[in-house]
Amino acid sequence: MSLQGYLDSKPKYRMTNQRQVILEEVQKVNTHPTADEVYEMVRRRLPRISLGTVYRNLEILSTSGLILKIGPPSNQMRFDGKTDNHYHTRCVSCGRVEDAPVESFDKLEEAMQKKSNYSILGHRLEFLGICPVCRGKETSFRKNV
Amino acid sequence: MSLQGYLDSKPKYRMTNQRQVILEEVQKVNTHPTADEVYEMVRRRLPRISLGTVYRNLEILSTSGLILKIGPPSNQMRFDGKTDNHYHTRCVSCGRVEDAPVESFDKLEEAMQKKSNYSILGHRLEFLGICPVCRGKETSFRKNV
DNA sequence: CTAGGTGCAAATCATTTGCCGGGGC
DNA sequence: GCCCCGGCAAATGATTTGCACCTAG
Repeated sequence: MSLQGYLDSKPKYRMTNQRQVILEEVQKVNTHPTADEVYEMVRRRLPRISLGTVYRNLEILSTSGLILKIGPPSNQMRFDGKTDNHYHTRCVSCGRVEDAPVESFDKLEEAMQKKSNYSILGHRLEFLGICPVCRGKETSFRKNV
Repeated sequence: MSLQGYLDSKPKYRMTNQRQVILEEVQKVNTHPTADEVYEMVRRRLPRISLGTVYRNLEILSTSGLILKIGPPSNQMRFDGKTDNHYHTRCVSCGRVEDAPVESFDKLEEAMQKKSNYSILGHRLEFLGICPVCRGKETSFRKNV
């Protein structure tokens, strides 16, 4: 099962005009805009649109799989007492974060350094999934995601 | 240069009592607590501590490299019109997010599925670095991180 | 004495939600 | 008619900040 397949339980949205414009604007740029930036872009075409609408539609578009949400699956910061390089699993149901049982490969950074014009300082890898606890009870689904 | 090495420009912090307690509590658990949860844990030992202090010290501890901040390097959501599996670079200076010039390997998920008791649905990989634009002007450093 | 620290409350910032009139099917 | 929609403003939730006092060096 895919993440998207798992995520959209109630897909019943109409493609309205503002939705369409928001989608187009997000697809038009490659700057990975914030909600606010999308709002600004869309406003040039639909001056009366509200920020709330933009948020609502970005949410709908991303759970519909038409666009991607980058960054925090949950918007609450978490802290880790272990500072060595390691990866995490994050449960899309309850938001739980655990250490992933794999070694980190620093090869990634070397490889990336060659291909990119960034000065690479680090990388972070996170697996999304359903934790054992949540697998049983589908109820709490999407509580913290 | 390491990420930490790059990040801490002004390291002049004393290890105070509340700082120490916060550090110990975060290191004690492996639950990757939120700031609020840390607050609750610390409060059992220092009933008069304030949430503001916890936030301040978590920030200091993490920029000092004593603990790790997991999740959003910036706490603003970003959106991407491309929905195929791909990775990102994020500039620790200006917060800019771009597509990383590497293929995604789904091997990762298979491997992880075997080692973990999660139902793996996806993964996200992000490289942290300094973008070409920011490399020159050190001024704007840490604006959006 | 001075700089960093702290508690507290107020402020800020991103995001979400309730209400309500409007349009599609 | 029913339901989704969008504008608007108010609410929420996480995090930050200003202020006043305090304490270590």
